[in-house]
Amino acid sequence: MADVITSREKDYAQWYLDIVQHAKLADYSAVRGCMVIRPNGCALWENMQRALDDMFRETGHENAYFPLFIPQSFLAREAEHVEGFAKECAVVTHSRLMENPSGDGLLPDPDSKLEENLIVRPTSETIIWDAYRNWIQSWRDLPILVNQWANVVRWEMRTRLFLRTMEFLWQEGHTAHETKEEAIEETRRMLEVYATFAEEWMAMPVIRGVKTASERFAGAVDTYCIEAMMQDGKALQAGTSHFLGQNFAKAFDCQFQNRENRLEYVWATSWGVSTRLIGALIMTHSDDRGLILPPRLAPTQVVIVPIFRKDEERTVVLEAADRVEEALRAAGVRVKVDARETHRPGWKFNEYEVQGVPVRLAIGPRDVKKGNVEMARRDQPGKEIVSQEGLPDRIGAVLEDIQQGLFDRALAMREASTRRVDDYEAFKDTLDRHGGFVLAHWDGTPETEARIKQETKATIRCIPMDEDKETGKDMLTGNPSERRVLFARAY
RNA sequence: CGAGGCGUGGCGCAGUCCGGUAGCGCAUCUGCUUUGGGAGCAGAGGGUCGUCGGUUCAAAUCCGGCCGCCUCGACCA
Repeated sequence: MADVITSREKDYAQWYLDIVQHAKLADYSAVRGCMVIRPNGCALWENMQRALDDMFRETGHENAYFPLFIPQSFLAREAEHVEGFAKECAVVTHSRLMENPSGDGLLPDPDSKLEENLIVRPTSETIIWDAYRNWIQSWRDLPILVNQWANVVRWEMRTRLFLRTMEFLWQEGHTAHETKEEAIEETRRMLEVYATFAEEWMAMPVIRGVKTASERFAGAVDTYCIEAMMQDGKALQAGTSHFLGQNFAKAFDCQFQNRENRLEYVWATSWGVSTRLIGALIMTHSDDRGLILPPRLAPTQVVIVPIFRKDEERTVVLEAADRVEEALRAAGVRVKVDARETHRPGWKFNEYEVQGVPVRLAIGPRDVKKGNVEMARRDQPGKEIVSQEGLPDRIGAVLEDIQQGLFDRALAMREASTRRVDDYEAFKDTLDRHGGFVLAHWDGTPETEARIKQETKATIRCIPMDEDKETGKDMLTGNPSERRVLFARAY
């Protein structure tokens, strides 16, 4: 037994980090807070990207690309936006290095000081709206439905692999609309795209909701979000979609002539998900043995491990393995044969379990003789002997079953950890004893929200959209409330 | 930024209290035997102990400065 993954029970945070490293998803780098995304992690992200990108196209969006650098002055244009992001910007001040006259190393050349500092984008609203001003004259130029895949930098004080890194990969959609209603509709549409992706691809159930004012994106009128529950009962914001009103259009003087022949500011949305989703995926499904990936996103869905000793066995076993691989590939399964002779079967079994491959097939001389394979599912203990006959159909069904099973398990876990509480003492007790989600009444004021946060570390994750209205009394102040909101301690 | 911890072959660690010139496990390399759950045996290579300075005949070990990283917290996706 070589590397051991810390159990969730013993230390959940360490377990998470162990999974990331043992599954070879990412590594620390020479730069504090920045990670190396390794091939396994990259392949996973690429599968997420592909699925999302297809969904964006289906909803009428196009990809574009805007600069990494933003003139410092741009950030200052939208007051709330500055306040939200100014504290975490990487600033470029010089364009050249020179040898340090005092001897060792390099220094920024003072002569190369920039006229205006550039910041590395923490998000791209400003640079994009500066461009949109030139694209939009008339209502006929609208809507603009653009997405970009990019990296962004936020100088975080504290980082965690995938969940919060100083540089991260994401997509950011930026749309421009003629009317408020259309922009709100777009905001909600994209939230639904995210929710669909989370649930159908990641097998991760989410709560759709609206953020309170204090949790809103800097510069937004409304922030919609999807919130997921991790296995430790903490909430993770998995995606956000913002209705920006006319805030950025006003800041960047982006007006159009409307159908009534009057000048009007453009209505905007922006929405994004990031590599944080990989962290969400890990903390939703994986177990103490390693990563568990939902089949729809797994870079490798089925791995075939051939088993043999003698040369003549190798020939027939590899031949059978290749044949099975071929049949599965023809059926659209992402499959590979691991025929390396540098590692033994037992080693490979463990390796693929740690890396979360959904299905493992083993083929040895016994199986060849009987026309069988040995099948093991990552989501369940044990293994099963199945016939090579009709295997592609069987595997297809198993992959779907795993996908559904992971979702069902996560949903059941979330429901078991979601409680309705009406009394503040019970609220605190519930959080301390169980964690999880708590649906409770809130009087709608930032003061109450802040006090609860300070006293319990729980925040209002969102005002759920699916939750029925139900009048009640704020558990802290006793003031009237129209509906329950979702509280949790969060990542 | 606050608290805690850590820096010793590629990785994980012991050695530090009681200074005497570096050790263990995994990994790597070679050979033989193995291969249906992380192989066994034999042999081999690889580090001057984060960094700078001090004390000493002698420093991984004692003293001081600096740097870096991790975890937890405040802030955030």
